[in-house]
Amino acid sequence: MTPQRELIFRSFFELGRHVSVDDVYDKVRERDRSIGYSTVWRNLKLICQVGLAEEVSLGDGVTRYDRVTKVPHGHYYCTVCKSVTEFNVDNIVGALAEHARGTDFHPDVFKVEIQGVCKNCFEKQQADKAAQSEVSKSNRPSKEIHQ
Amino acid sequence: MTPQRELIFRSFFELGRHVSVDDVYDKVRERDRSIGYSTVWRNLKLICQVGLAEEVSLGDGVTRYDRVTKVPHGHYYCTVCKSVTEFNVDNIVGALAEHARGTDFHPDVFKVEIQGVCKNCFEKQQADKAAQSEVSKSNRPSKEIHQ
DNA sequence: TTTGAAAGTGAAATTCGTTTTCATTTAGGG
DNA sequence: CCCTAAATGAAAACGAATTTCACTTTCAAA
Repeated sequence: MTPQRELIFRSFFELGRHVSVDDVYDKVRERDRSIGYSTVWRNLKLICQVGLAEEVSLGDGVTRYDRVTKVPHGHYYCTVCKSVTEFNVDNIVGALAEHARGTDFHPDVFKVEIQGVCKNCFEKQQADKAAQSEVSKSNRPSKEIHQ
Repeated sequence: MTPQRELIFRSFFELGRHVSVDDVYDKVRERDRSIGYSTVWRNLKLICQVGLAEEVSLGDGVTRYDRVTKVPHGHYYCTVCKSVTEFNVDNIVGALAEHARGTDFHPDVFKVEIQGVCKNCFEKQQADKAAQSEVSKSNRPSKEIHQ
């Protein structure tokens, strides 16, 4: 157990959930500017190997690391601000496992994800939309010219 | 509508489901060696934009393109051979939508994925395991030496 | 037809996150 | 202490996705 490793582990668990390598790297660097990116990366992998975290891919190209909890959970993923929140999927996973039981596929991991827009971003969008419609009102006359 | 585009569209729809850019690129190239990778990529994006396909990320770093069907479906993903098969998720999506309704999250896309091992690979694994245990039997004596 | 603007194309380059390499340092058991 | 295996950090390599740019093609209007 090196001091770097301890700091990385500590930082990871102090941070919230679904953090990227960069997130942890930044956090770690606040306290020790000498720690390299690859060390952070390797230690996150290590945390996964020992079963304390798991990688989460939400399709935006960045791997996130999420503490393992007893409760299986799905992810709400906001496509605007990329934030991730969780929800309980006990019953759904049960249904999925049941489903798989009737096939010749041997399931291991169940993933449930809901993409959409979080409250914050939704409200921002509404505000923008209102502002936009104001703009288009004032532009309307000139619009006649184009097709 | 250029001839390249037509060939790419045609090839995509002739191929099965969950194909990567490379898959389509290879297929296209069988018929026209002059078509570039970026053209294939752009046209797959286009097919998605017009709503005929959607991107699927299964967490292995490759984006797949899947024809949009009326029936929502989940994916069985074999972590050994990377094959993808589908299953019906009508009821599950219903449950998820219901779930989301009670929150302030505005859902858009529901994704359900089951990772595991497909029938073929599972059988291969069993066979390998059997063979391996034979090997370890004959090696057993030497094992005593280590740790 | 001809033509010009907009859209499309292909090769190559770039981006970006992930992963590996390698020389050096460090932990920790003997 | 000393030695070896493990860990570290900088940099390079990697792979897939994406963009750039010079050139070509489409298509609608003349």
